[in-house]
Amino acid sequence: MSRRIASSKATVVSQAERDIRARLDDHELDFTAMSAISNIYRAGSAVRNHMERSLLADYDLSWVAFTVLWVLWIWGEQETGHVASEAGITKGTLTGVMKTLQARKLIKRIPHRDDRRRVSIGLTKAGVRLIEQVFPEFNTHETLAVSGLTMAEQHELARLLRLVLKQVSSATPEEDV
Amino acid sequence: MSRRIASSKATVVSQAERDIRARLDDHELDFTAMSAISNIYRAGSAVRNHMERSLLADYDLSWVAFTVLWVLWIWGEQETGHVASEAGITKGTLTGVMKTLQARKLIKRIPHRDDRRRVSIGLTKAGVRLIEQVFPEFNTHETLAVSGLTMAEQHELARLLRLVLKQVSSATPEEDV
DNA sequence: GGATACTCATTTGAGTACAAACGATTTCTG
DNA sequence: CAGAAATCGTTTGTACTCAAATGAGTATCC
Repeated sequence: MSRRIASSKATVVSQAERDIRARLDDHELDFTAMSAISNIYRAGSAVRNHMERSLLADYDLSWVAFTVLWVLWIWGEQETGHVASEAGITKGTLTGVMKTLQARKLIKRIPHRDDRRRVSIGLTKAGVRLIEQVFPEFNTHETLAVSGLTMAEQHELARLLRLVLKQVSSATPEEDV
Repeated sequence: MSRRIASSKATVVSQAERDIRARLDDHELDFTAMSAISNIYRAGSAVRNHMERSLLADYDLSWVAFTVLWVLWIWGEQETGHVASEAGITKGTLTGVMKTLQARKLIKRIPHRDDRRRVSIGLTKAGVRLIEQVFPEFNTHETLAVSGLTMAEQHELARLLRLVLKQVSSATPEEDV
């Protein structure tokens, strides 16, 4: 398991934001952007943290391990490079995660038929059983997490985040992959 | 440096979401929540990744190191436990980060006047110089990140995220701190 | 006032994560 | 077809990260 919450009782976030503003008022800063972005990061960390502690720990899965299983469940057998990219990790990190998952017999390696550099991975039957048990619970937690929002707000939130994501990833130099 | 983007050219996210939906349609799942939550996490990772690569790497600062400097800048000298909480890391992690920052003479330790268990930390002059140089740039990137949204949308995004954050953190067992 | 319980930061041990270097293959090119 | 370039997954080195154990110091309670 790993990673911790971006702290802060949410009930005091607004006060904290006001405090920050008060201290930085003489610099020329974009407080609206600051507030939106920092809340994105905080909420993202809180979600990951919550899932790890409240759900994934019960199955002895890290966030990344869960993500890899999920990717393989949705898209089936995939080459490692593609899995890494989908899971949002580097190839090097995936190698380590694969080691763990393979030791637990949740995934299996499938050598490429005629290019021996390449390796695909896929779920074993045990892997399928596990993700089919875990994911519905995961989704229940997701539902709970957005339960304070109306349906329209949930859609709006996803839409706005996609816009940010688009902007950020187009501005970030692609290193690997 | 560390951590990587939650992958995916944002331009194909919507298509990916449709693919997922197609594959899971027979399970009874809350796709709206799933979409909102996964976009929160993806956007959060993308933001962190972007800042690390496009800005913080130039100053040889990790995300967490930057966050600690920022906390000390905003709130002044603080006890370590409080700094850890604000920065969203455990006290144990902070100890390591402090070691790095102290080696670079960006922060200094301040022993508590009459309780020798406690330690406060604060910025050195070099630390203040650094954060005062970096943060305005950081904020510029934040502005860029939300440049696809209207002002009203930026406020709405922050508001919706605060609601999610509130829900999630009230549902997550507090371990440390 | 002396043992006991508590409260801090730190250390420990294992796992995650990245970039960069590496080695094994395959593909390209002359 | 042989050497160079490109493309894979893996390894390496460093940093971050957590939970749990530890150790130093303080407070409580009889």
